[in-house]
Order: sequence, then structure tokens, then C-alpha cells
Amino acid sequence: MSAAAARKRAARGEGDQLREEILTAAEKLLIETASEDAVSIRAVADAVGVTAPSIYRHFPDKSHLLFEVCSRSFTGLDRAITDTAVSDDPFETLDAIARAYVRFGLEHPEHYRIMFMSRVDATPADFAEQLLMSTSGFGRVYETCERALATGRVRPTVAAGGATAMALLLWAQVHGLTSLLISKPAAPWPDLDDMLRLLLDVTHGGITGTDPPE
Amino acid sequence: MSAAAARKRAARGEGDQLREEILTAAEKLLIETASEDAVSIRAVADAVGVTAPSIYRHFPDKSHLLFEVCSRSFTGLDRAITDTAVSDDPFETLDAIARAYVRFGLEHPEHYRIMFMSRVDATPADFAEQLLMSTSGFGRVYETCERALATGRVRPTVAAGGATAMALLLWAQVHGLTSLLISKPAAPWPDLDDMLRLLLDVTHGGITGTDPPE
DNA sequence: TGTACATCAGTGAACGCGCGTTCACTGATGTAC
DNA sequence: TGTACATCAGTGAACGCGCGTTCACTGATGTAC
Repeated sequence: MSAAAARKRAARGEGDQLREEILTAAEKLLIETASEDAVSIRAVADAVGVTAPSIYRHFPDKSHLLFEVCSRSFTGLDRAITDTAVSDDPFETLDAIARAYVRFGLEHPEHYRIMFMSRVDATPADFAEQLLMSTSGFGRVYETCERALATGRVRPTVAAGGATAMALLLWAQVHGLTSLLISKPAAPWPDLDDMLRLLLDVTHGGITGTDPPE
Repeated sequence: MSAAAARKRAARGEGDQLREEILTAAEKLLIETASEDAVSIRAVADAVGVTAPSIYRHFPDKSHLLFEVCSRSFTGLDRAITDTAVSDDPFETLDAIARAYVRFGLEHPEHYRIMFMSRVDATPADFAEQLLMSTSGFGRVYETCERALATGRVRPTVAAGGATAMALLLWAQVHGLTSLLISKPAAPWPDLDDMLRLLLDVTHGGITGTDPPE
């Protein structure tokens, strides 16, 4: 049962149109099947309504296709972080970013899985790592950590590690919750809002040594 | 190049011997190749020095084999937690468990990946979840959280969630660090000991509202 | 305006591969008499 | 003690499958004269 509607062949300059459709279909397939393996060249081609070889006019091979789908997800997360309102208070900003991060992960679990839970060499070359660390999203977190340190409200033992360690710690915290919620949905989780509040509360308290403002 | 040494055929009662060898080989393959996909029936059989069909005398199918490898890993983690010395101070106990947990994950990254970072339906039926939550390891954490709550030293906002939420939070914390270290080794991580101390410090501080004892 | 032609998006058939699994079998091992 | 026999661990060949990828091709589109 080929999902293909009758396709019109693209005109001369419009080759990029099919390219877009391929990416969209691959993304959709990835999300629906919840499995990277199910995203085969043939399946994608079929979903778009085209034969398998024509994928190769637009992507050199399968891994480049998957990587581009993945890389768009990074952009999405990046935007989610970058769009987060900046507060004068760096701690509030970090809270807002953390919430945006978790929300993004839960709304795009399969992308999240590929980005942060899959094997390192699943994406071409060393590209992926670079892509991650160079995103403006991580940069934003790092800067905000610097601002937080500058307030002098960070406990000395924590401040000693510097902004890099602090940013990585915060990342680990939100990643831990996000990825466990994705991979172990059957655990006896409390209400998500409660859990998130608890996490942020503990993290804030552990970093500043004071109760959170609210 | 079959890795097979000449094998002696097992005697009557010793069928379980090959079964053991199969499990060991599958585990080894999983760790060496760092890929669940590379653990094929054929590859395992070859590693043991036997033909593929003979696997089926010992396991009904591939997923049961993989599941048993995985289930042994759970037992390993479970033991790592259960063997952790219990201190009178529940917070010290939680710290020790956390350290044992992270160490286990880093020493068995592929097992850890399968246990906590892979898709839910990658293991037969709903077995896996049950296996996780019913391990004595998680029970130990839960009990220790109850003891911690009983000390009255836990901040009210945290205590309000109860022992379940607290245990899940701690799990998310250590899982976050462990899984990120595994999947993003190229990130600018500080020294592991420093990172771990930072994590425990922040968590402890966030939960009790006081500086750690040391 | 009309026709010959170059371009190039997409096709259809085929390749070789490794996979999980099945089947009828072989032949060493242990047992019954 | 010796022999016929049942057991069953492991074999070898084969199955059908979906995969990524290649190749020579078709035929609609746009352009040059």
C-alpha cells in the first residue's frame, strides 16, 4: 500500500521542493514509528510518493539525510532556548530555560532521543558534537551561568568549578529528568509540574544555598 | 574468519554450558561493538564457535537472548547498589549509592544504554519496566529517602513530595550525569571526580538547605 | 511562431548483503538388556 | 562385559525479507535558433 498520491514532477528550478518533502516525511516517519531503524530510504521514498533512487538526487546517502533531520531538531531546541525571555535575574533565566528545555524534549521525544540519547557515531563524523556545543542555546546557558556567578549568590563550592562546570551540571540535571521521562514513562512519576518544580527548587537551593524566591 | 576454536560437543547434562557461553559472547559483543545491532544471532554463534541454529536450542528467539543479557545487567547494577555500605546517616548512604550508580554506568556504558537509554519496546513485553522498579536497588533508595525524610533535615518544599518523588529526583540527577557522560563524551567535562562532587554537593544542599558535612 | 535539442527530475530493474528463522539431518553420548 | 538403541546437542543448507545503493533509461521541461 504505497502512500503515494500521484506526484507531479518538479519543474527545472524546483528540485528543492522534493528535498523538503523528503525531510518532512523522514521526520514524520521518525516520530510516528519511534524508531530510527524504521526510517529507511525506501520507506521515506514511499511516504513521499517517489521511488527510492530519487532520494539520491537530493542526499548523497542515508546518513546525510538522517543527520539533516537531526540537525533541524537541534535548531528547534536552540530556538526554544534562545526565545526564552531573559530576566534581570540570571537564576530566573536559568529556570525559564530549564522549563523550555524539558518541554521541548517531551514534545519531541524522538528527536530528543536522537540528539542526546543515541550512540555517538550514529551521525556523520564529529559533526554532531560540534553542532551541539556551538549552538547559541548552550552559549546562552553558559553566559547566564557567568551572570549568576557574578552576583556572588552562588555557594563557594559550586562557584569554584566555574561557569563551564555549572552549565554542564544544569544540563545534566534537566537532561536527567527529560530523558528518564522519555525512556521510563512507566515509572511512578508524580505530576510533571510538581516534578519539575521539585527539580528546579532543589537545584536552585543547592546552587545558592537559599530557598527560592517564591 | 570464524573466531571459533574447535569446540567439544557438550555431554548430555551439560547443555547449560553452551547457554552460558552464548550469553557471555553476546554480552562481550555488545560491549565491544557498542551497538545493539551488531549483536546478531550469527555473530554470537560465530563468536562462540557454533552454527547459528544451535542458538535456538537455548533461546526461543533473538529478543529473549538480548533480554537475558540485559536482565543480567540489571542484576549487576542492583548488586552494585545493594552492596553499598549503609551509613547511619541516610544522606551519606544516598551519596554512596549515587557514586556507585555513576561508576557502574561508566564501567558498563553499553549495558547502561540498553537499560536506561533505549526504546521502551526494545525488550520483550512490559517485563523491563517491572524488572527495573522491582529491583531491590530502587527499593534501597526509596527506603533511604524515607529515612532521610524522617530526620526532619529535608527542606519542607522537598519533603512535601514524599519519598517517591525524592527517590525519582535523585535517580534523575545521577542518571543525567551518567547518560550525558556516555552519550556526549566530547563535551568539555571537568574531571569526573570534581563533577560528581559538584553534583552531590548541589543535590545535598538543595535537599537539606545546608552545606554538606565535609 | 515552430522545431530541434540539451537538461535533468524521477524510474524500473537489479546487485549483493546480512539478517532471523526453519528443517531434516548427523553422530556422539549414555543406557537397557 | 557386549551390543542394540534412544536421546539430543549441534550441523548444513535453505527460505524469504528488507535493506542501501548502482545503473542505464525515459520523458517532461525549458531554451536556442
